Amino acid sequence: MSWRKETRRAERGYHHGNLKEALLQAALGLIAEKGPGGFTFADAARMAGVSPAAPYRHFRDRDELLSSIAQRGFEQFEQVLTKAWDDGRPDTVSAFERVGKAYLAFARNEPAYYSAMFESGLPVDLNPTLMAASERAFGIIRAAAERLAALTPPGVTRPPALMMALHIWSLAHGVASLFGRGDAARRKLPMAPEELLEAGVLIYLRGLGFSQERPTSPEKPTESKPSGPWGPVPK
Amino acid sequence: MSWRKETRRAERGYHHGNLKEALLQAALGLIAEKGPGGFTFADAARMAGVSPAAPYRHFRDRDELLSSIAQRGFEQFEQVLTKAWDDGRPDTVSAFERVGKAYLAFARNEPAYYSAMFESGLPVDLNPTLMAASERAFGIIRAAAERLAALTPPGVTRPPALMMALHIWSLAHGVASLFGRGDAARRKLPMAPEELLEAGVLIYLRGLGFSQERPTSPEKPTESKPSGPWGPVPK
DNA sequence: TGTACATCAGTGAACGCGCGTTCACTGATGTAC
DNA sequence: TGTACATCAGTGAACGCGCGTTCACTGATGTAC
Repeated sequence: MSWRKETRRAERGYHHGNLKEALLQAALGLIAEKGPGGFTFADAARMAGVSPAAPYRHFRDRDELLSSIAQRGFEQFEQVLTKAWDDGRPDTVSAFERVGKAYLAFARNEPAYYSAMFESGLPVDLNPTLMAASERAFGIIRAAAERLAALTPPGVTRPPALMMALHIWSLAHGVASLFGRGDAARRKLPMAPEELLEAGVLIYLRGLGFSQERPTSPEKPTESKPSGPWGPVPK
Repeated sequence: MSWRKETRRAERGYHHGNLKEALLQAALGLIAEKGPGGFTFADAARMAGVSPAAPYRHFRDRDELLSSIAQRGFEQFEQVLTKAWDDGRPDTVSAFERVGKAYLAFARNEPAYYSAMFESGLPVDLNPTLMAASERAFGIIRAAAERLAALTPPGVTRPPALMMALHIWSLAHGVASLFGRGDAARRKLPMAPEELLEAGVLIYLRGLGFSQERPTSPEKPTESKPSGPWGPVPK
């Protein structure tokens, strides 16, 4: 609740000054509270301390506001993933895992963005701008998968990078949806979602023939850990 | 659209005879069309050809109807998974994969149940009956994972079955949510969701140390396929 | 078998509510001269 | 620098709508005797 609360007319004067932004923030808060279906245009106006007609100066309708949020969400998502990937430093495998963690962190820290992006029922494929932003975000995962695929040890068939990317995305989305957020509907878990995802990704990569160790010097091969990628698990 | 359409008063007489069931079916249809948020009590009554007050004879309120649907969904889900698992016949690995396919098939064929169960925002953990049904369904996946874990080849650390079950569930849920249904928001995919999931599960199991072949006679070890678990992938 | 009565499962009218949206308006701000 | 005017970003009242829910009611069904 750090964003600007209802601002009173008296404190503010006739013009709001930054209403568009205030509406986006208000909607974000409402979506985080009640889900993408439970947010109303009128409510957003109310939270921004403005008459119910005012939002129409900035958004054609409720859907346009929702799309704006999803758009911005994809952009931030892309940034977060790009930063986590850090162009594969210090080594491809550990950078790849960092991307997975960043994925979950985003879903957890920005539930409103996340649900506007993936659970609002917005027809992403009918909105070219939104589609492009979504593709750019997925592009990071895909690029990471390409780099990983290129590292396939000799003698092992190289997996299609797109498939790898889709697997990782699906696993991350599944973990995030089922366990990753504070919502009422989420299930309890005997381990942190991050651990669950990390272990899953490690097992998956091993299944593709990648060694499990992250070399301190780039890509130096090492022995595989005898204990496996999962740590101690509370029963 | 095979379920009973609006039944007119004249054809039906004063008593409906099967209103509770008709309301559930109507709600199911509405949820499939517009998502769990977009279904209204009034609409369901209308589709059943009944006055808006009639549903109150059968459900305390809208939420109770929604819970009933989720409840029934979990029960059917459990049945479907149980049947697919078939107690691990003819061999554990292929039965396990069949469970994955059944998961996706359910999400695809029963989108209304699926979204009532996982995307409606119902507080599953606050409703003991619902929670129990949900646990029973997950129990099938978990039991299958137990059996699989028990098969770990000698020399390989045995993975925690619960973790395996959660991984598989997450992957299946992720694939189903992102690509598995006909909704507007779903993304296009260069391969069938079933193939995507199957390949993912196979890679995952290989990562745990399981051989990839399904023996025709139970559990007979074979050579691992040189081409890997993924087939030809359209680029 | 017939009748009286209780119970059940619907009706339909009404309510209060909040929503999305439109409208003529008005106060504040920016700009040309 | 001052003034006239255009434009912008709000107001607030009003609308029609569909929703959830309640209410006294009534037709149909089941049951005791």
